[in-house]
Amino acid sequence: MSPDFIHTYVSVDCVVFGFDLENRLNILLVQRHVDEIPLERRRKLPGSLIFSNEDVDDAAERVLHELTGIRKMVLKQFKCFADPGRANNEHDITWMGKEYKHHIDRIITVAYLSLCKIDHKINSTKYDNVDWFPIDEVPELPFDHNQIISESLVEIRKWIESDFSIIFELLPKRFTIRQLYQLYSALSEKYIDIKNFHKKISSFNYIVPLDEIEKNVSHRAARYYKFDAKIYKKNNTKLIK
Amino acid sequence: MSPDFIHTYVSVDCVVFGFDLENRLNILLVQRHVDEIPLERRRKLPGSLIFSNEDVDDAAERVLHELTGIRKMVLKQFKCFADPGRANNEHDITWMGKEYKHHIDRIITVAYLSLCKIDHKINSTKYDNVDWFPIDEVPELPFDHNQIISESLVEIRKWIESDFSIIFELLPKRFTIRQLYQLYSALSEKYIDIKNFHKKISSFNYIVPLDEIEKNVSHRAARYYKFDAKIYKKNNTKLIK
DNA sequence: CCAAAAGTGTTAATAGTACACCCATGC
DNA sequence: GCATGGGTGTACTATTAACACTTTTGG
Repeated sequence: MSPDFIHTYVSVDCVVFGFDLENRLNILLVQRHVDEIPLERRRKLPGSLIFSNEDVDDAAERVLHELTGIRKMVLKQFKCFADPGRANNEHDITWMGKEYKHHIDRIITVAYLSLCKIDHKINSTKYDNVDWFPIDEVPELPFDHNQIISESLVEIRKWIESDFSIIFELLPKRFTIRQLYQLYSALSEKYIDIKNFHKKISSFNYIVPLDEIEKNVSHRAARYYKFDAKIYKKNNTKLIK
Repeated sequence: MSPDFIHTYVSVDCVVFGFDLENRLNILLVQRHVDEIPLERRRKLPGSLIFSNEDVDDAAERVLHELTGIRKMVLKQFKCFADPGRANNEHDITWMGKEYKHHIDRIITVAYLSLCKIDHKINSTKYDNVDWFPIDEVPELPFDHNQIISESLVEIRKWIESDFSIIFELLPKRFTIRQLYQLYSALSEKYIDIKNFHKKISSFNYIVPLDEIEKNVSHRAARYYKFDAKIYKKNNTKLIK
C-alpha cells in the first residue's frame, strides 16, 4: 500500500440550535473533563468517533441521544471537514489521547445540524455539562469547531428556506405569531413587515389558532397558535418564497 | 484503543454533469481495467482515496483534473456516504486490492458534484476510458455509485435553485434562449411558458445578445446570447424565484 | 402556402408592500 | 390617557401566467 493514502479516524460533530426568549440563536456545547486542558478551552461541540459498523447518520443520532436524552431529533448532514491540520493542536491531541486511549493527530469529521426547543429538558447520559450558548457568545473552541459553527449558520438558513416547517422544531408547541416572526427574522435575510407576516401566516391552514391567549402583558394579548404537520404535508406548498 | 472505532480509508467520488444536444443530462463514468471484473461492472464514478496530507476539496479537484485535464472546474461537496456495507461486494474488494495494493473492505466516501460543457475536450491524464452516459442509461455501478448519482440529481436541482448562474457551466459559451429553456426545464420542477421565459431572460442585462443567429434551421433563426458573469455578480439578484 | 419556432404585446390574476385604523391591556 | 403591540382592511405595485399576434425561414 502506498503510505500516502490516509488511513484515519472519522467522527461526527453536531451543531444543535435553540432559540431563546431573548430572540437569540443558541447552540449546545459540552465540556471536556481533562485536567491538562485550560478551562477556557474545555468547551466543544458534542461529537464522537464513529464505530466500525456504524453509518455516519447513525453515529450522529447516537451523539444527539447521548447529548439530550431525546430520540428522533431532526438532523441534517451538512459538510465533511477534513483539513489535514484541523486536529494537530497540542491540547486537542492530549485530549484525544485521554478520551480515546490512543495517539491521534488527524481526524476527519462529518458535521450535522440539529434543532431543539430550548425549553426542552436536557438529559445527557454522557456529558456532565451541557449548556446553551448564544451564537455571538460562543468561546474559542478546539479543532475547527468555531468554523463548523460559522458554516452551520449558513446551512440552517438554507434549510429553513427549503423547508419552512422545520422552523417549528425551534419554537414551543404553542407560540404567538410574534415569536415566529422573530425567529424567522433571525434566520432569514429577507425583511418582511410584521403586519403582513401576521396576515400571511394566519392565512395558512396548518397554522392553527388555539383558544389560549397571552396573559399579563401590557398590551393586547396575542393568540397562541400551533403547527399542524399533517395539514402541512398535505398542502406541501412553498409557503414563504 | 477500543477496537470498535473505525480506522479507515476515505475517498472522494465526483459526479460530473453535462447536457447533451438531445436535451438530456449526462454524467461522466470511467472504466476500471481489471481482468477479474466482468465487463458490465467495470464502469464507475471517477474518484480516489485521499492522501494523508490532503483536504477532501483538494482531492476532488485533483480527481477532476486527472479526469478531464481541466483546471478549476466548479465543484460542490454534497454528501458523505458511509454505509458500513457499501464496499463489501466481492468484485469491489478485488478491484481495490489491485488498484491500491491492499486489502480494503470498508471505505467512506465524500461525494462531489461538478459541471462540464459536454462539448469540452476530455483530456484525462489517468483514465483510458472516460465517457458520457445519459442519466437514464447509466449501467449498474459498483459500490453505492448508483445511489450517489441518484442523490446528486436532487442536489444539482437545489444548486441551480440557489445559484442560477451555475447553469451556464453546462451550456456552450453562446447559446439560444431555447437551449437555456430546455436545460432549465430538465433541472427544475417548475413549469414556465417558453414565451414568458424568453421575455424574462432577455430582460436580464447579464444575458447579452450577440450579433450571431442560428443557420440552416427550418424556422425563424434564433439569436445567440452569452452569459456575463461580471454583470451577474454586480446585480447579485435572485433572478428566477 | 405551410409548419415551426422566434420574438413582441396585451391583459388578467396573483402576490407582495406600505400603511391606516381600531382593539385590548397594564401602568 | 398613553404606550405597546394585536389584528384587520385597503390601496398600490410588481410579478406571473395565459395567450394572441407578427416575423422569419426551409421545404
